[in-house]
Order: sequence, then C-alpha cells, then structure tokens
Amino acid sequence: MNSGRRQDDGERYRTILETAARLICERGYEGTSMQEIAAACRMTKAGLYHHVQNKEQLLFDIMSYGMDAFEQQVLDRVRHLEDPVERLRQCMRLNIHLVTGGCSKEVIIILHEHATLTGEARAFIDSRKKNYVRFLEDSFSEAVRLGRIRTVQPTVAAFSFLGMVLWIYKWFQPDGRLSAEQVSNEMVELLFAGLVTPGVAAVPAASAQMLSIVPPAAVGEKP
Amino acid sequence: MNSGRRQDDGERYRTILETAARLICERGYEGTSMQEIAAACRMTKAGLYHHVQNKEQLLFDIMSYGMDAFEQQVLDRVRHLEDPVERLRQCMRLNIHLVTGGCSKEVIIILHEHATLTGEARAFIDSRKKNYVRFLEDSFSEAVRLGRIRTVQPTVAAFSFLGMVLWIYKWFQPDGRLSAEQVSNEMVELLFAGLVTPGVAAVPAASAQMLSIVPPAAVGEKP
DNA sequence: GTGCATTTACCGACCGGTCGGTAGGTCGGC
DNA sequence: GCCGACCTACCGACCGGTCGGTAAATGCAC
Repeated sequence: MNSGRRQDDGERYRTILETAARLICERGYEGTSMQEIAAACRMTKAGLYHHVQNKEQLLFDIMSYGMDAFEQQVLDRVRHLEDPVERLRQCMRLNIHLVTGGCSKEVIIILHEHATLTGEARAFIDSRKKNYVRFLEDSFSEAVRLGRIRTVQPTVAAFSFLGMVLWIYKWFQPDGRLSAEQVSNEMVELLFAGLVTPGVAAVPAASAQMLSIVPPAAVGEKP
Repeated sequence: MNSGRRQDDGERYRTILETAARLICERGYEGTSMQEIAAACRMTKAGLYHHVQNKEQLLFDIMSYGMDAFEQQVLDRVRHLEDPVERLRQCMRLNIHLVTGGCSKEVIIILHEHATLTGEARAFIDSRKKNYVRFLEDSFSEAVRLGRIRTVQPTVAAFSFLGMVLWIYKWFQPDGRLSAEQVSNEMVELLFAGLVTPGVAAVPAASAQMLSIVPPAAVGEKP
C-alpha cells in the first residue's frame, strides 16, 4: 500500500499537537519544556522548531484544536434542538462525555491554562469561550421565557452548569467507582429535575413547528 | 531609626506567604521564580532562602495556610448545624464568600495547582480536601435519609456543589455586573430549591433538639 | 549598665543545569 | 539540483539553590 507519508502536512503537525497536549496536560504549560515535547515526538528540539513557531503559538494551536473538537462534538450537535431544556440537557450530556472520555487532553488544557495565554491569542480563545457561555445563557433565558423552567438568573445558571461539568476534570477517574454515564445522568437530573416547571410538559420532538407559532421574539433572534 | 519588627517570628513568615501567594496566584507556580518572590518581599533571593526551605515547601505552606483559612471560615462555622440542608446551604454561602472575596489567594492556589505538589505533601493536602468532600457527601446522605431532599447520588451531588462553587474563581469579577451576594443567592436556590422535598418543611432553628428525639425514620420517609 | 558571645536577618557572588530559541549543515526523495 | 525534514552545536538568559560574610539585635554574666 501507498501508506503515503509524503505530504502529511497537517497530519504530522496534528500528531505533534496531540503529543504536546498529552505532556502539557500532565505537567502544565510552564512545567513542560520544548525539549521534553520534542523527545516525546522522537525528535530533537531543533527538529521540533521546524514545525513550530514558538512555545506560545504551540499552546494557542493546541487550544484552537481543542475548541474545534468541542464545538463539533458538543455545540454543533445541540444547536438545532428546538426545546431549550432538551437542548441544555443534551449539551450537558455531550460536554460531560467530552471531558470524561480521556481522548481530549486539549480541552482540559483550555480549562486549566485559562490565564496562560496573553494578548491577541488570549482574547481570541476567550471570545470562543464566551460564545459558549452566551449560548447557555440564551438557552436558559429562552427556557424561562417559554415557562419551561422557573425563573433563574441566566448568567449564574450558565456558570453553574459550566462549573458542574468542567470541574469534573479535577476529580473524575475513568476507572473509579462512578462511571461517566452515572455521573452524566445524576448531574443532569440534579440541575434540571428541580428546575423544570411541572405544569408544562416536555415538548415532544414532533411539536417543533408548534413553537414557530409563538411570536418570533420568543423563538430566539440571536444577534 | 529602629524600624521595629525585630522578633516578628511567624508574623514575618506569614507576610512572605501572602506575598508569594499573590504572585503565584497571578502567574502560576511554575511561572513564578524565587527571584520574583524575593523582590516582591523586598529581599534578595538569598535573603528569602533564609526563611524558606525550598520552593515546593513554600507552596505546601501556602496551601496549608489556605486550608486553615478555609476550615476556619467555612467548615467550622457550619459543622454544628443540625439540619443537613441548612448546613449545606450555609456552607455554600460561606464558601462562595471565601472564593469571591479577593482576600484569599491561597485558596485559589489550592484549587488551581491541584496537581503540582508531589509525594507526601500532595497526599497530605489531598486528604484535607477529601475531608471536605466527605463532609458534603455525608450531609447530602443525611438529608436524603431524613427525607429533607429527594434521592441523589451523594458523591455526584457533592462534586456538583463543589464544581459550581469552586469554578467561580475562573470567571467572577468583583467589580462586574453581578455581585457576590447575587451569585450566592442564585446559586443556592439553583441547587437546593429543586432538591428539597416540598412535603417536609424546613426545620426551624429552635427545633434542633427535637430531631434527636424523633426516630430518624419517622422524620421523613417521604410519600 | 556594661561587655561579650550568640543569634537573627539578610546580602553579593556564584554554582551546575536548563530554559526557549537559532545558525548552519546533512540527507533522502522528487 | 533543490526542497523539506531533521540534525549537531551552540547562544544568552535565567532557573533553584548555596556559599561565606556581616551588621544589628538579643541573652546573659557580672
């Protein structure tokens, strides 16, 4: 077979990002040297610098890579859901899955090294994070407006959601007493079981078009 | 002039810990050099090493100092509360107050540098943390047993509690749109309003001793 | 209270080692 | 013969930590 390594281009770079992410996730950004990263890639430091501009750019690329993974594995899969509560529930489930499945060290680096980048790079990543926060806030607001949940302050609700979910990386052990599924189910219930208004039943999937009868403002014109 | 201070003993060391904590909180443990810490204490590095054994011991002492502050400002003030729900509510309130009030950088270092220490020092701090987790688990368990809240998995409940509260250091701004009070009130409601069993009223403060008379099962095996 | 040994709190200079980063060269595939 | 991938060799700066030394404060015998 061809096995073509020739123009691996991005392919090679991606394995470097993943290798570096593994190390940085274990030892922290400042605690990991370019020497060590190079060695883990079975290269010398100078060899690594052929692919990488500098250390900070490497961190930025790791975070961007993690952000891509997050958006495609979580955000993009729940954005379309009509019912805001179901949207939030699914979102929590997927986000917990992302954080507990060990395959995404890049995401954990985004969470832990939240103040390591500076300048434009920091601002760029922060704006992508902010985008997620706004998505959650809007979903909570919409759920309140539709009477699906009782009144809550959307910002606090969003950050509570995030705290529960993103703190997991600090304590969860994949081979521990609790499975990821258990955590996921319990946590979703914990936040939403006491939040949903008993009077209004969950909107079945089929009733999506019913929502379009409600005045447009309620559906959610997002800026 | 005398310029006082002679035998401050522990006093001097404590100001060093606080100064070091401020810097490490801003730049991270690995990102802060002993040189910088010494300069912030208006000393040379050699002078600093007269007070400090080594860098890791310094971090350990900062964390221990933070743990003392936490236990005395949070744990010790709620341990005695009879009603487990009121205990958890108060605990959340005090813990949020500790994390939002900027006076305790040491606590934030404990949160952020959760994997920096190694060996015995790491194990020692971890056991003090674990103690808090167990306290929360036990309180949730007791609340369920008494029928004060609906059934939840105590470990997940405890870590959700912690996630909500401890994630705050990543996003809260003291001079931002939301006040610490608002966050506190909203967050307590968010977790407990949907958790408490409507059938069983909150135990008034005076009836604490009543609980020890009534057989546990009778207080609240919910319908 | 004075004289003196000791202790405390710090300093300048320096240690071996590692940091992020680079200049220039080698080598194999097209 | 050229280009990309990777190397050896090296840079100045800085790392955590230690050395011998010292000025001032303290404890104590008299």
